[in-house]
Amino acid sequence: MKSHPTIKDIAAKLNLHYTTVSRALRDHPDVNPETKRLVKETAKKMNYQPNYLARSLKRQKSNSIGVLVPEIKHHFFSAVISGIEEVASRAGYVILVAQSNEQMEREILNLNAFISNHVAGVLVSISQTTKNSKHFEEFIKKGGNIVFFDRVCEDIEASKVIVDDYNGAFKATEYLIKKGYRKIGHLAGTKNLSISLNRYRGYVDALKKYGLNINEHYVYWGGLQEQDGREGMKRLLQIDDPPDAIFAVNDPVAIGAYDVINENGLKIPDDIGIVGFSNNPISAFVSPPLTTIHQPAFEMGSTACSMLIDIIHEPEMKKNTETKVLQTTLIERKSA
Amino acid sequence: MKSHPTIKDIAAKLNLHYTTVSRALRDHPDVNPETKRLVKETAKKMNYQPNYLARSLKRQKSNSIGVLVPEIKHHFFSAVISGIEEVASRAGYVILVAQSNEQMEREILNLNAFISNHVAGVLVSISQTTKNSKHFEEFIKKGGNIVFFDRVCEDIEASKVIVDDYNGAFKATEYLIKKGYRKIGHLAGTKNLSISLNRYRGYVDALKKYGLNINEHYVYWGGLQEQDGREGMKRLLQIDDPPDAIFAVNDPVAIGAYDVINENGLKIPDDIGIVGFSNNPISAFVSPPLTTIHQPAFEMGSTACSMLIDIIHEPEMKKNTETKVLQTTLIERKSA
DNA sequence: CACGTTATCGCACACGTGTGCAATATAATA
DNA sequence: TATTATATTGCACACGTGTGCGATAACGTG
Repeated sequence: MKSHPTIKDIAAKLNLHYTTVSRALRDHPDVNPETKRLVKETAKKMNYQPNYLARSLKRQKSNSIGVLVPEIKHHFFSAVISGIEEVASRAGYVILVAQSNEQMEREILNLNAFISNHVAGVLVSISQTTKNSKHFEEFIKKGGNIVFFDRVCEDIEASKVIVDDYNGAFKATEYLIKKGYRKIGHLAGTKNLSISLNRYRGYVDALKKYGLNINEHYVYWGGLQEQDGREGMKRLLQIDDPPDAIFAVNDPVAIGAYDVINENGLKIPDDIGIVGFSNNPISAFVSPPLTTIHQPAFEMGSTACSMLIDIIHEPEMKKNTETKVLQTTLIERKSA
Repeated sequence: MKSHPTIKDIAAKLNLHYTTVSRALRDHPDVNPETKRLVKETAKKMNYQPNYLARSLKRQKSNSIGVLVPEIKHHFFSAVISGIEEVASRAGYVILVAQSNEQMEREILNLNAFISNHVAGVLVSISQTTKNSKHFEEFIKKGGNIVFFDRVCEDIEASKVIVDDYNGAFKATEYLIKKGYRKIGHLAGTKNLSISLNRYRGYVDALKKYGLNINEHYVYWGGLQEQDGREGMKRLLQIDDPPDAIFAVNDPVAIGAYDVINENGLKIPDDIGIVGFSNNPISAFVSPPLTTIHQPAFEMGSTACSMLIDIIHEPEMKKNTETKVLQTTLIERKSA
């Protein structure tokens, strides 16, 4: 007994040509209903599973979607992947997952692996060290389907799903202002990521709206890790007339700042107010609980995936690239 | 210009037969070194990427590994997946990720999807509702390669990677005893999961060793979610002479218990001591920080994956199934 | 009864790659 | 020079599935 029965095995058992079996299984009109019934019955009896490799090769398109993220274990990304898997599996797709570990080099390697596996499309959130987007442009030029999410390539024309970083940052900063803080600093990310820039802009514009002056010394450009928050907070506390509130580019950075603030004997929110971004599960459990901007991770994954599937099914849609912007919500807790 | 150049395109450009190109690219000894050089050069120039679908079809084995977990977004599992991806990609494999959402039915569907995609092997952590293991037995009988991790099938002969749940639970309970607690309760998982049973046994044996009597009313069999911890804690507080300490089957359950303890005006660790399991990142940030048992998630993923790859490369190894047990460590914090 | 129509099925070839063996060319040996 | 060994390449077929078209038989119509 072979491990995987094929349509030929079914055909042999029924004294049919295997093309007839192929057609019967896909309900082709040119097959006798009775034959169909028979074929399907014995297929089930033999526990037949179609070989997607062969099918994809023949049809020139596969049932797999490549997902490329910086790091799988970050809660935000794993939640996004969860949303992607949900939609993909419901539509009969399977997902390939790879991580770049924030290295552009591995991003390229993984993208090539996806290409070799002839994925039907790709969902990407770019790494922090990705300085140029040649590999993605190449991919698109060759007819690849792609949707970026969260960390997107600004200079590429492709469909994207992002959260309204600008607005979220604006709300966060505005919230601090309304709470009475006046000297508001910002722990920013890296300048090559659009999310960092947009959050920075939202921060600046909120200050402007309320007539507060923008002080570039209050802005620390670091990264997205806890360590960056620690480093940045140290710097901001060292300057004369340090800020009395912080808007952090994300929750890990905010939590890094917590440490430094505590070490310096300052109290949150009395001495320093702080607002994060992303609503990491941890943020609800730090003390005091962190006020933050919630971004719908699962929803981002599911919408990105259904956008991609639409593109796969209707390739003309690629001409009208679309950028979906998901709204954030402010989660008010006790840190400001 | 076609989107994906094939070996035939290369062959045409060089006036060679495509089989020669095929051999040249894989350094077959029967090809003139000069021809090889030429072929490789133009392959690179044309940006050739081998078609893994065709290659897998022909070679009758693919370069993909299926990963099946209950829920991707749980920190433990995403950390495991991260470890798997690391090892897999280094070995030239790509991973397919699917989640069962704790439903046996979806576990079967996903397994079949993996089979149809002809994965080289499968890494599985079973769902809470998986009552029988027919689908896995079938898979193995047909020659499928499989390694279970964390939540394993006890009654199946296959390679497995687990943490020493028994010993971890023993250490946790012993720790509570040494801290002076005497009435130690247990918020357990579900009885069909081996991890729940082994942790329960460790708990019981620690009590025995120190001559404490086992009180079945102190054990609540619920589940692995925060909600189960809440429910269980409520029950345990309602009985006469309630426990003065809790060993929780995992951290989410422990955190659920935190809520109920706080609501009842009790203080951790003075009124009730508590120890969790898994060292979820949140556990360091709850107040008071949760003492817990660390299980090496990333390492579990990487060892499971390399075991699977060994089996794929050396199919005879399947006869000697192996169970690797990873050790846990107690992370002492402030909850007991 | 001759013809066209329709239902049903088989054949040849294709997708991109890999393998065994035959074919050819070249070099080495007697 | 004739013969054999060796190096290099091409051909046929295969992996499992899908598609266009032709073949056959059954049917209906005038």
